[in-house]
Amino acid sequence: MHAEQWEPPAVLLAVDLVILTLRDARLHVLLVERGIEPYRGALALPGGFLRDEHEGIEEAARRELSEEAGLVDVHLETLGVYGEPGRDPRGRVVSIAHLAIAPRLPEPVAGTDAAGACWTPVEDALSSGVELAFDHRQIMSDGVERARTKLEYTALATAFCGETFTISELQQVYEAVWGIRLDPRNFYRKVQGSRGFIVADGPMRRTANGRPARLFRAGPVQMLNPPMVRSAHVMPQGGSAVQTPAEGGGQA
Amino acid sequence: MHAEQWEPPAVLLAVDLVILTLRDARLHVLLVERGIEPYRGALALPGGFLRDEHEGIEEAARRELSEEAGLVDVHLETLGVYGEPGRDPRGRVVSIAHLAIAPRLPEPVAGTDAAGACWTPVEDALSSGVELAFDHRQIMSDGVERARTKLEYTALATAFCGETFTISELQQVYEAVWGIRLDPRNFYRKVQGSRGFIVADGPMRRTANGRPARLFRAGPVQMLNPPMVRSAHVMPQGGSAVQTPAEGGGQA
DNA sequence: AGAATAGTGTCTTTAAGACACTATTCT
DNA sequence: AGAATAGTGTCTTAAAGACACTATTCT
Repeated sequence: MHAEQWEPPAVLLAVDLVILTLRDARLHVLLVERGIEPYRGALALPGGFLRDEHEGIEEAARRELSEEAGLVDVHLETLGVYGEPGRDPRGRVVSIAHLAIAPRLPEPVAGTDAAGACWTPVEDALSSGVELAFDHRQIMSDGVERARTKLEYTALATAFCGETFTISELQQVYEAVWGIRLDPRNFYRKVQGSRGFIVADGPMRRTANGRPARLFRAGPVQMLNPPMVRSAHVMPQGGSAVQTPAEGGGQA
Repeated sequence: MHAEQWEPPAVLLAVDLVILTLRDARLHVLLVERGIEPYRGALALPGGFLRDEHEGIEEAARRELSEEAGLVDVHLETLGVYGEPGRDPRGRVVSIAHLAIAPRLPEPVAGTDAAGACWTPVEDALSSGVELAFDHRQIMSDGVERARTKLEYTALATAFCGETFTISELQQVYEAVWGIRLDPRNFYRKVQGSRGFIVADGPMRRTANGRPARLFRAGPVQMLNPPMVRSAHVMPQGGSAVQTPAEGGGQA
């Protein structure tokens, strides 16, 4: 389609990661402090350039996931392409953004490559007070929005949980990511009725006091039909994303 | 995050286009015959390399859309990234695939750049009989799936129609893309009840005989809530994706 | 006993699915 | 008149939303 003489331009390819997890019933994202220019000292999403010509894109994303966050075997999907000319002062850099979902893990990031990596509440990270490198605020915002949407019609919520989990833990995922309160009774009915979403795994107690909860694990089904609904079915008084950890159960 | 000496590898960036439209009540995709190696003579999606370092990615996609299909002002969105090493024998080429939706247009492609461009029924294009260049079968398949899914929860269907359209034309979009038959009465109720999806625009006659239909245009709403449902609400006898062109309107 | 969390049941409302029926044009 | 397409109405069923209530553990 083009004449012989002309040579197509080359670009640098990077991967960036929006890594989400739940901590203290709030949605957190992993941020690193940049050690080099440009944006030295600013916060940024973990990421980097392709190592060499032969490295696959998802391969590079998994490498960064492991190097910068010590995470393996977590949910990972392509989020989008960010390649506006001028987004990186070093030249034409096109970033393939990825969304990763990690289960709760007690230790922050312990002993990994990027020294300054830290879990930050998404709410804080998106507030205007924080300076983020490049177009990483936009990428992060798109990643969070993707997670919110996919929670509705896929089984993605289980990626936030460990191997096994209780129904109220699963509910906390929805509440934290969507930033709303749900009715635990309707949530039980809904989630139990969605066959293949979660499967029983034996009883166990948790959280000090109260009746022990049954344990479940992720079922075979990836697409939820009918989906979980984000509109409506909010709690009467509810609304604010933030809540004290203590009031999870909802006594009248 | 990396030492001084090391230089990140460069890649070639391409855009490819899955352009969908409706013709004779069937979903079609635009394919071009490749005039150069590799895959000379095979069918491929329209697309090409970035023109220069300063061209934006969407800008390049719109340029190809105009050059290769003569289309302007149509719906365009990023579909995904296809960058496996080895997908292109010429070297490391990363393609940003896009999905475009064009309204019905009588003329095939008339007087544009790519001589061999032709609208092909998606069903035929995806059948194993056709040889497609690179990973374009996968890209096309992903594009069609994206369109099917977005028809459910967004107002994308109106992008297949002209400025104004009748409700049964809109129904034909859903039927062609989903490959199922819908009950026109329930479709009316559903689509009319979804406020902001479509707005009235004055009456007019069409299709030779029968009662004239009211005209509508796309409304302000982009996200449908509640969504159109693809499961269920199929016609009793319906089912098969294929239908003779003659029965598109419903000749009993 | 009382606090705390887990889990079930039931009623109301909304919207989907399956029809029958009327309305307006054409030949 | 009859064929053809447009549009409305009504009944049934499924699932969401709003509760009351029981169950099992802890201190």
